[in-house]
Amino acid sequence: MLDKCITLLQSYGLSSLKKLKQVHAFSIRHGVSITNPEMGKHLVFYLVSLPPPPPPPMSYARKIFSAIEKPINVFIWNTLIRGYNETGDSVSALSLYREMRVSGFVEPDTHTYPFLLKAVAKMADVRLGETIHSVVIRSGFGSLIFAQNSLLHLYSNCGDVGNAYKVFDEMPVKDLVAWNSVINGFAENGKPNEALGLYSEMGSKGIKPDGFTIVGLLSACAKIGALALGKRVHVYMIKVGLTGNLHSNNVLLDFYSRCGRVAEARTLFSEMVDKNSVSWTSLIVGLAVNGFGKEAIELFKDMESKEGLLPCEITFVGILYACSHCGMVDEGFEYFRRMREEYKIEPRIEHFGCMVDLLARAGEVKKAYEYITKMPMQPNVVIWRTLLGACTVHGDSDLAELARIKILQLEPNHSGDYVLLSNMYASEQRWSDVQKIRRQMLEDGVRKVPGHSLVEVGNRVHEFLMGDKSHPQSELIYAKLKEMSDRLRLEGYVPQIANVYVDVEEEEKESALVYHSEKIAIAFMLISTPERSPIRVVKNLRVCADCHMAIKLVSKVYGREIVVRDRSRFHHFKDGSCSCRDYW
DNA sequence: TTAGGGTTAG
Repeated sequence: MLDKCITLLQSYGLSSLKKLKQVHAFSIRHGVSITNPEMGKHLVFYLVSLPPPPPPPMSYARKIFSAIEKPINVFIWNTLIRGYNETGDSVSALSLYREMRVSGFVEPDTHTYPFLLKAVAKMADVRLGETIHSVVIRSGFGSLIFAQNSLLHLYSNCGDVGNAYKVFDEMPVKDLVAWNSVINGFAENGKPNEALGLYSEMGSKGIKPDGFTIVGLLSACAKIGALALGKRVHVYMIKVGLTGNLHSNNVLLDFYSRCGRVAEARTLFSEMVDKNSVSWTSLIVGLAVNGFGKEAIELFKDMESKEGLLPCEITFVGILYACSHCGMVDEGFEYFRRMREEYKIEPRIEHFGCMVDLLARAGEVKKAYEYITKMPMQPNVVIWRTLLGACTVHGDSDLAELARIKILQLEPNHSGDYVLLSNMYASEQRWSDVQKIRRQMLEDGVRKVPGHSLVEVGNRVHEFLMGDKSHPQSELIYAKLKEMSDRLRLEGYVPQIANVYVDVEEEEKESALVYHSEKIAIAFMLISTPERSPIRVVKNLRVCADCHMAIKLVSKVYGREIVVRDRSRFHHFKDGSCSCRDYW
């Protein structure tokens, strides 16, 4: 009978306390007492291993709250606001604060405002934030460091770095939390260089960084592809014993993939003791965008077999992206189905975008268009642009025109679309259409977003624009460009003039191509770094077909591995070929 | 018996 009871315990295992109690009652009925050491051992083991019960719902707390005799003291108000914050219900947290003010019996205290500001920060509404800011000032709690830090965070969460910095600047005492918030605020709002600058300022003030600082720093390094700098941060993490910090490791993982260092990312992942679904998702996405679609899908299968890890919507963006870039159309549709049915994740517009890309990339532009018309939501510019891009690659000019009209309605004056379309016309030698587009661009006052490339030598990040001659070593760089062009021609390189959108003389077109920022950056790296060492370039736009071809040959002729991080993906060039297999 | 800062896509 003892064996029977233990088998029962094992099979019900960790399902619930109620089940365990049933087995206990069953054992007593059949003469197996708790005094039996074996029975006791198993029962204690399963009891202490039970998952923690979910917290009671806020509605219940609210009911009790309403029943409490008036006036309700400030601690209870604060606690309920905190409860709403912790369950992610910022709207109720804010309205509870308003209720407290209206009731008029009690004044907010030093705890109330940080709670309130946290709720407002989550809502990411600058105007509301400004209103609450003045409320805090009027209340007289403006000098409280908790309130100041909350305000700083509130502004950076709304994307208003100007005001965030103003709050920070005016703080008479800046503690580690303040530094971390302002650094992270800059890093997250498209100002990674400023974030790094503030970090060195922090160091000069003698403030020691912690795990939060690491997160802000590494995400700044990841954005500009500053590998050497990020590696120093990694070394620092080892030195001060932050390698066990899950958040820092997750960002480090993302940092390595965004610098094209997939091997390092994989090693780190395998060494991480603590992993959550963000870690798994980061590596899946990292593998996918670096062109390792098959490996990304293998990793996802691994993730599915692990207990307690649930893929989220971002994981599926990675998976669908992997399928579309590997041409795995059927698999993509299967994952899309499983995402909805098994994981109950409602697809968002990004997922539909991946599906359109999946079809369009595979050359099924007409099917992609049909898919768009059947989507349960209004297609956005990103979707139409995906279709436009695929139409130019696969030469469907009718559908391209249609996509462009849709884009114009949704977002006029976006230079990339004019460029895409004019490139397509140019490749078909339709010069009058090219001229028309170009005229329209001028009329609409649209200017091309200048392309720029970033490269890192030592601890410095160098930036090159298209046709840039401002670098101190400019002469040497242009001499190298000339040599590159000569050596590439010997290898059979023919400039692909279709990528220049103006109908000019052949020779002029060729020279315009030579000046693309990635070529200048690569020439600079060839003269600034040791032979055979790898080159990494971070670009703000998509790499053009001509540069792609040229870089493939450079990798072969100069024996260099070249990793280019594009606006949307990675190209790993080696021995004359690219990891994207010319499909991007 | 209450307070501020963290990463993955687009």
